[in-house]
Amino acid sequence: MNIKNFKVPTLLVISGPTAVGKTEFAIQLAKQYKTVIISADSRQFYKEMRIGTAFPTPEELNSIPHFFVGNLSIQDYYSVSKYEQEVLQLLTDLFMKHEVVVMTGGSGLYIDAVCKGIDELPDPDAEVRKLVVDLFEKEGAEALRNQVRILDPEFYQNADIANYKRLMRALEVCWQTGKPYSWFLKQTQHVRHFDMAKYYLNRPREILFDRINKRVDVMMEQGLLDEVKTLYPYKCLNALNTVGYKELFDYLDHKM
RNA sequence: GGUGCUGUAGCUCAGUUGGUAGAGCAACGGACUGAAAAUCCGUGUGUCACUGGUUCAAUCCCGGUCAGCACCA
Repeated sequence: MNIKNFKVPTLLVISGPTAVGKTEFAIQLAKQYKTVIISADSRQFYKEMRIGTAFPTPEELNSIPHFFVGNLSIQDYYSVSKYEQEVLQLLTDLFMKHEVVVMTGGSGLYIDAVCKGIDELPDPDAEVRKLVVDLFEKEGAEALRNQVRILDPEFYQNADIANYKRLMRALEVCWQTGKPYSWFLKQTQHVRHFDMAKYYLNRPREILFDRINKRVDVMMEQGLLDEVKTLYPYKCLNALNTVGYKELFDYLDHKM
């Protein structure tokens, strides 16, 4: 790939489906530009989840500096917003040394947060979140709907009211701030002091599926089942609500 | 070789006391601003193994064939 005539500085964003070859391609690019990689993969953040998230290999990690890979523990709280802030902060430093920085990963919401920004919302309060979860677990989605209908009729009108996670989030913000969730959603354009170039990698589905199947075989050979067994006590954590892990938890529970 | 069980969607299986069939998962399409590899919504996929018979009508009942499994020889 030969990319010229970038304004400087530029964030090169590589996205695409699972197993398309983002990591490999990003490393090539980073070498070409003698720069570093920021991962935008919401599961490779967790240092305990290596095999099942197709972590970059030690050789890959040694060949190019990576950020946001294995930087968190599965027990840590994390969010898109934190990611946005931390990446922007990091980029101001990186762009002092590099004209180009590569960002790659499959978590679209996280990429959008960095590129487009997200609206100002308060960070969730653990106690309020617990109240919302309790309400849902004890009284179900109908209770969430009733609350949201009263506290944020505008959101209720347009939202997917069958999606309990979105309802919980809306209610959480309403309770925490005393204002309707929709009041915060301003879709403001955020200014970024760098240029961006986005590339979406893709392959024919057949090939993609074949690559995914082979990758899963390799993961199993590398000891995915052992990794999952080690993480079994933590299977209720959000980080482990992840494809590849869920299924093996079910297998260990004799459900699959 | 004998006996029994099984054969229905890509997979695992329901079901029809005879009126050409449905769940979960997968697939495909879409939504989603601090839990996003999450969560939610939509779409139906089919020689009901094959072949004769009974019947107005067979995926269902009866016979045969084939395949798989189990047990007995």
